[in-house]
Amino acid sequence: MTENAAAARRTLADIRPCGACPVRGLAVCGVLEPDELYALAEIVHEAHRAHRQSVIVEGDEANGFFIVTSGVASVEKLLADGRRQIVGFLYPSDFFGLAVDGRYAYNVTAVTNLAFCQFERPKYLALVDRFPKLERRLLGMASDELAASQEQMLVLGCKTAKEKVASFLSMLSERSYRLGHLRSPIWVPMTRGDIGDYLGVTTETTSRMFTKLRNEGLIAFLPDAMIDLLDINSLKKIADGG
Amino acid sequence: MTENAAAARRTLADIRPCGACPVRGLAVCGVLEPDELYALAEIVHEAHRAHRQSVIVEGDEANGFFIVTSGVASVEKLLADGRRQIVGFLYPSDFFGLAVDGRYAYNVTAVTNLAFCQFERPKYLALVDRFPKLERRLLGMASDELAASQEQMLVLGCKTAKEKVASFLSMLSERSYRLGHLRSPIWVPMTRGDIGDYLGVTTETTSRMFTKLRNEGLIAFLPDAMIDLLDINSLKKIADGG
DNA sequence: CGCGTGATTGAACGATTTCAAAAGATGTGG
DNA sequence: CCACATCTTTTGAAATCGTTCAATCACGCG
Repeated sequence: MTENAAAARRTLADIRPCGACPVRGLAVCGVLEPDELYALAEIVHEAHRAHRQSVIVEGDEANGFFIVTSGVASVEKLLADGRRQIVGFLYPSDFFGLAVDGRYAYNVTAVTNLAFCQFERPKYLALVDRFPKLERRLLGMASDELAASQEQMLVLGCKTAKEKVASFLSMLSERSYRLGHLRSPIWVPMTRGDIGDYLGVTTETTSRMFTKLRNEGLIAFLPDAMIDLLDINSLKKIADGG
Repeated sequence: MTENAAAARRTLADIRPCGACPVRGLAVCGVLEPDELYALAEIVHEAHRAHRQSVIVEGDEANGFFIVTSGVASVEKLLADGRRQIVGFLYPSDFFGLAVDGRYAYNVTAVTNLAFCQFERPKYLALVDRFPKLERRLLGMASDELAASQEQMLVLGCKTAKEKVASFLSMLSERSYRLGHLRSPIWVPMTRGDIGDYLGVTTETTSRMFTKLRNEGLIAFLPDAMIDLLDINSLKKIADGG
């Protein structure tokens, strides 16, 4: 057992870059054993984008599959006149690249400096054939993603501006916890405009609601885009409409 | 060839109830060959619900997997004070029953008289193990579902009331076409309240927008909840904001 | 026929948007 | 390291779209 563990550790260190990946356990890749991880590491490329740069453009042929390793990105859909809906924010371990009819139906843009892994679609599909548990994990993650989308529809369709912002902060808090950090403070690197486009309100309304929550003593602004959630229970109560 | 075809037809007729299922080709089941369909038919139950009856309740243990065979159902999420968001309407061939942490995160309610197939989860999972292509198809359908959810977020977050109703009608038109019917007229059996809860507006606003579209000569109301789309291109133009 | 449910229409109200301006951050180059 | 330019946030006041409240209408069914 001790010997095996030591062997596994030595092996992992040899598998570059996946063996040392900080989000491996949380991402799709987490289902693979060290001896299977080699196959994945062989077909992966690492890539980076600076603040505001584009990763995926709507309508592009879908020949990649991606996993965020550091930073935050936004997934957005646009109307012809420029109106924008952000349908999700991607954090480390989140995947993107699902396509409909072979094309992407959304843009992905770096919110902060961003690092991610990229798999070429044909090679990735070959790997999925070889390791069926990859496909099962992918279905599980798509299913979770679908549940999150439905929750966000509830936010967009039913909630007031204040409830929307409280929901947003609660959601980021839970996500922070799932990624192994504290529930507070949380890192909120996106602009008021980004948050507004996610919640279906304007920049100004978002700002006003943040101010209101601060004046009520529920949150405090810290340096480096961190926000302290001073009363998470009250925030969740507001988010749930009562 | 003629002999084989005849044999296949005889075989299908023997597989009850799946062999004669009107939506088999469109649903998950469509990936199975006739000789594989036996295994599915063995574990399926048919069930029915009347108008307004409940099929799934949020929080219930998820021990079923379902496919609509006739009628329409709504998938809805509720807030404590009764506010309701309909996150989707289910038509024949649509599946439902995906769960998070073993529990359903939504209610499913019959909008019209409803018929559906039900699979017990353990038996269904065993079948997925036996036929991996079932899992691949399921991932494809979940992926499509996710894309539809994101499209709906764009509707909820960005569009005006009139654009929302035009989007709704265009969507039903395309769905009608995909199910093998005409793009117009379409069957709209849900109430104004249901449609409003789907689009994030009130009953009254929904009604007003229908009236406006009728006065503009874009739609006409027919008997039996049918709506004639008199100018689909204009409707889509309005839906897309221009 | 009379009741109940859903649809429609009108009028007043209000939450959020829009428009505008100022204050605060951030980064660049001299 | 400061001064300038740019971007973001905040705050105020007016306008608006959709809601709310209320009344009437239409349809199906016992």
